[in-house]
Amino acid sequence: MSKTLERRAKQREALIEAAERMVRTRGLAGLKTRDLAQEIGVANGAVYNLVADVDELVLMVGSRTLARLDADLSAAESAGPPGPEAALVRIAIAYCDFAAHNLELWRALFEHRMPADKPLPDWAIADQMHLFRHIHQPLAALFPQRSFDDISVTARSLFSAVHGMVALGLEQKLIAVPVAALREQIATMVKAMVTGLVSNSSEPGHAL
Amino acid sequence: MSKTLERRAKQREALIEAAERMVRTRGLAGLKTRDLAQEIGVANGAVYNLVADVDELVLMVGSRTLARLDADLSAAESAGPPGPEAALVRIAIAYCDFAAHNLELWRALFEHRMPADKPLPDWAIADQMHLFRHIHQPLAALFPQRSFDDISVTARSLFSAVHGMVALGLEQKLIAVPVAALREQIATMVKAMVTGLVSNSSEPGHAL
DNA sequence: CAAAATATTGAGCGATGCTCAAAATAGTTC
DNA sequence: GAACTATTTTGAGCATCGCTCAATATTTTG
Repeated sequence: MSKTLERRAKQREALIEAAERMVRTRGLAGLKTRDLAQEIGVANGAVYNLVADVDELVLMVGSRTLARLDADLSAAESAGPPGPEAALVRIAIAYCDFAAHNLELWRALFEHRMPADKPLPDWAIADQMHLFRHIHQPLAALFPQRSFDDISVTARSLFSAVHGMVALGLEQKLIAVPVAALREQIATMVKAMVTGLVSNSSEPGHAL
Repeated sequence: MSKTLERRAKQREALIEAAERMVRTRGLAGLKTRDLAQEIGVANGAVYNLVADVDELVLMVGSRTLARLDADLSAAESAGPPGPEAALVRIAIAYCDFAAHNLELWRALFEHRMPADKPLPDWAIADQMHLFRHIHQPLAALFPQRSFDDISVTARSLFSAVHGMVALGLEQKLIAVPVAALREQIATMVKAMVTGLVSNSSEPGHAL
């Protein structure tokens, strides 16, 4: 009983790593089960002994990508002068850099769509949610009077806005902004959003 | 010679409309050439007499979608109190509403990817660029001293940020924000960005 | 109304994700 | 360790996809 399980665990790991390499080099659309099987030295059908289907495999690759992204964001959080605004700018730029350096893996996170009848498993959702804490923390420092849920909403908005800039900025080579320019624009916009949010929340009509 | 061309023109139109309906109801992934052929009463292979390939067809559907979006944004631009900030907020919310009401067609604009060796045709790029004028105009009113290209960069950033909020906001039903809440968040963030951009550009270190 | 030119057809090709009876391997019992 | 059972791996095969192209049907021409 141990021999089989051991081999399967190794094959499973090899499969995920092969899938990660394949997405990295050929994009999500270049991920083919037959190539994966050959790469890890196994029959075509054996892929489905290791994984339920390609969706699950993509989700596993995505989970690894999110973990590496999380590490980068954590590093950015504390690497630099203190203060919530500077931290938010660093985090946003770290997100941009991660996307640029892991383009296809990062794209796969958003290109992949589950079939309508098969919802995202809970652990995949949790993986995503976990990232928001990086933004939540500095925002809480900026707006100590706001509720947790209120800050969560703003965190989501801020992340989405930066994500949009990165996504469209790296989209097509023809219109694409050079990464250096994109970083500057992101810094400008994050600062603007923070400034604007602070000044709006201290205007008349808002509680102190 | 006229009989053939006439029929082909009608078939072409029918094909594009059938494709649009199919994307709207089943999403981009649900667009199948065999179903299209049956829908317009034509042989499977005949689709390729009317259109080079599916990519071209998707681009044509996209062009129509962009045209309708353009109309909505134009309407939003002038429908309301004057002033560049209010106009920008209206435009952003109109973008959100369009995406919500044309979800699959709007998604198709961004989900679709050309094969690496076949770049976007020029007319498709022009279609996209044309939309930025809606944002460019109010921004130019807000920053009369800035250059055209400078404003173009900010317009792109602003659009990307709002796009990100809409894209992630409408993403998954589980985490999805109700559209009404999304509209409010977008309004808040656009106001914040405008406020922040204005106050940043009038800070020391910037030319007057 | 033939003959030539052109347009339409649909069987078929190569890929793809996934399945499942059969073959190979591991585990168990004496 | 041989015989038998249980499990695992295999790869041919299925359904589906975008797309092609010889064969057929249609239109235009002389």
